[in-house]
Amino acid sequence: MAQLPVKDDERLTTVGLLFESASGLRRLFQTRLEAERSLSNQSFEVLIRLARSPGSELRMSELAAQASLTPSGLTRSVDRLQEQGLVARRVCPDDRRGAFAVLTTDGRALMDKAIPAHVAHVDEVLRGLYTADEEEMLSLLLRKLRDHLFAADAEWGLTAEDADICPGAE
Amino acid sequence: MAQLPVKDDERLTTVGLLFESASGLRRLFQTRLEAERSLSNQSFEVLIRLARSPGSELRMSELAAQASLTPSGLTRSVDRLQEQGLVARRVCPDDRRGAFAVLTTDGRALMDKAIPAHVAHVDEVLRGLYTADEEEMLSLLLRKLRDHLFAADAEWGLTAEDADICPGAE
DNA sequence: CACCATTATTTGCTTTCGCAACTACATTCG
DNA sequence: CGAATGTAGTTGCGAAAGCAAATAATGGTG
Repeated sequence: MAQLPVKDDERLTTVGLLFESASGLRRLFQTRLEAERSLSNQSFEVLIRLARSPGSELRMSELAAQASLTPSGLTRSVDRLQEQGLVARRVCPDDRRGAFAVLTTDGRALMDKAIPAHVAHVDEVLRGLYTADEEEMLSLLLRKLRDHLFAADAEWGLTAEDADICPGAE
Repeated sequence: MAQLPVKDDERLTTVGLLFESASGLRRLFQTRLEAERSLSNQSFEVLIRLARSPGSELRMSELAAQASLTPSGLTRSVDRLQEQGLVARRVCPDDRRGAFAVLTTDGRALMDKAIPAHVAHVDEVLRGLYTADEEEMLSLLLRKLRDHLFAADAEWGLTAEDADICPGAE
């Protein structure tokens, strides 16, 4: 199989596997997070990006890109987290159009507990599945894909957010 | 959260990459499908599973699993496709509780055009990104993950109680 | 400095989706 | 057989998310 082009349906299948894997994981996390922290996976996704950013804060648009939400979706998500007292908004001093989302003290405290628990859950879910090499390979291949997709976003004239995602995550 | 092993951090990042890749692809497909066929990516996902099944039909529950929807979500999705005349329901003769979703003639005709176009789109999006080996590897790794997740679903999918993991089990 | 195009975020509206309750059929077992 | 339990799918309902339009602040131009 070394140099043959990949067949059409193999490609479609791979894409399908990607979607299925993502939603499978999402659902698994969702259940656990809901039960233990009363958080949706999406909320957690937002919170974890904040928790892993310097100063526990990010611009709304940056956060939207990282959390795979549209600006509008993120606005609502942050609204909800604000109501729960986990996140606050801070007006950007340099540009008064802009806003930062910031973890509150409560939010930070929650995440200090939730992140290790989540890591343990991921570990539990993936344990014994991959060799270290495989896991590294998967990470590499996915990063390649993601970077390409976000670059393509700009290229194809879709909503061009700067594709420098996950600054604190890697 | 400060002193997590690096390995775990990488894991979280990989999971993040998976989510981002999936939504990136989803958004890309969505835009194209919406523009060219007035189809959502989710509808297309349902249709393509049917189109690729023997007889262009699948049981509702099987289709739900493949399309990453809950039974209820699939019911609605098939409702919509039925209103559009692309899919029909067929009662299962062996088990009158059950139903098949079947592509109609229109649905088949649509997919006969849409699938090659979609394949071309996927090709366009992925062109030059992976070697054949890499693509095969990605497919392999994702299949492993998906199969594991679906097995896990059956195994301890719904119970949050049995958090007892034996470390070093594998 | 007033004007226009641009960028960052929010809001109105609509669609989609999941959960839980419900219906209908099937299967098991006394 | 007939009640009890299980399974397939649907429905009511509320939450979440996207699109498009609105709002607000910037930046550039003449």
